[in-house]
Amino acid sequence: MAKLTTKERIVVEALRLFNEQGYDAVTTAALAAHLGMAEGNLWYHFKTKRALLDAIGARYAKVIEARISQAPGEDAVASYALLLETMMAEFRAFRFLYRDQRSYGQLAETIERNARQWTQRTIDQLEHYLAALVDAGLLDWPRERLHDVAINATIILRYGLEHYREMGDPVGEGSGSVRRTLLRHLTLFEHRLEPGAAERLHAAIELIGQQALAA
Amino acid sequence: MAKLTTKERIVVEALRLFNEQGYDAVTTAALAAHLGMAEGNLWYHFKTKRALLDAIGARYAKVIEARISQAPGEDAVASYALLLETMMAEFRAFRFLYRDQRSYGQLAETIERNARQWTQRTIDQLEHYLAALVDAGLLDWPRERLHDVAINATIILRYGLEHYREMGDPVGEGSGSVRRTLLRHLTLFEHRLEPGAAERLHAAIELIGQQALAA
DNA sequence: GTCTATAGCCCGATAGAC
DNA sequence: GTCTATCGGGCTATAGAC
Repeated sequence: MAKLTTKERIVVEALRLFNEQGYDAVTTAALAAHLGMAEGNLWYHFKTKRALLDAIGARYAKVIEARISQAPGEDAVASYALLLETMMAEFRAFRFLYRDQRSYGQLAETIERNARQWTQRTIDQLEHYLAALVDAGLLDWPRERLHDVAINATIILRYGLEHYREMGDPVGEGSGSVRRTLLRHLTLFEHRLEPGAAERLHAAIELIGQQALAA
Repeated sequence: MAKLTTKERIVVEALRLFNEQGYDAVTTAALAAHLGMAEGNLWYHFKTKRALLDAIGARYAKVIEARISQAPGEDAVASYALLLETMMAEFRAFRFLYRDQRSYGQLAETIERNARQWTQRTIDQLEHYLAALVDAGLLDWPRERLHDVAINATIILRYGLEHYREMGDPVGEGSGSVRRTLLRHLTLFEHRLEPGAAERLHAAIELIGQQALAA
């Protein structure tokens, strides 16, 4: 782990706490306590709580843009697995942004401005990756219904974690909600997947699930 | 509309505001102002904000139990359409309970205790209704994959409203997010639905969507 | 049952010493 | 850059008059 500036440490810890406890629930006092610094020092680095939110928003924009610009490579299955891993890591790392939108309201300009196009491009990207599976002869699916699967998969991937948390699978350590969410989205088209490809995707999901547990 | 006691009026208005603005964002002062009464009067009827939450939770439990105990009737299509209508009304009427769980945390005992079994029974119910369509020869779907569709449909029905709100479709007046969510869940199995049944479901969805707009 | 007045708390944020 | 001390304000909740 590289050394972080105090400013970066604040952003990282704030993101962690927001994800864990919710944006409202994390007071600046609690944040300062967790960082082992005085509250006043927080205000030196970020003049408002909103400025902190903006910094997280900027981080998120960078991460999501990097992911969205990716295209499937030669190995359609490996590409798809990598996309899944990247998306889940992203959804987890910035969970509170999706979850607590009501709380921070219109405070996060970057996010509010871009949320729609990000989701749309995520759907298009997923469709693109699924099309690669079809083109490789690994997925037997009519082109005209590929877009629908991509939308449904996006919804399940994004909200699966919430669903499984509610179902009594705490998202923290010891949880298998990432794995369960990935398996869930697979049920959308698994029955028309070439057996070898299905097996590889299952193996990849187990790996991603374990990584998520370790993190 | 029947006459409501003050206590009931408070619950109804609180539910409305919580759904609209979020649990945290609605202060007791704002709630009192909306009701045209003094804040102190609120505390006469509900000693804490949590007691108000419990009252809403009790209402929710009643509504959800009534829905879950329903079984499909003779007309499998009409039964399914009615279930969709009931579920969407319920999800909309108690939106904040799903959405703001972080905010009210473990305050709502009833809900926390029952959330898991409610979701499970909702999935089972949906599967039961889908099975009725299969039994009537209107849906061509293998039994062993019916459970998966039921789970996926439940996730989409529940989180679809959030998804479409984020996509720029405000859930308030003028919105078609209920209609869009219902159509979305239909893409899971529509291609194997008998054409006449598909047509009837589409017609029903348009009707439900319009009701939601009017409400 | 409903009102007014206010207590007590914790929040985000500021000022200024070091 | 980091600290201490403190402010104004909004929150839930209480007390007591009517």
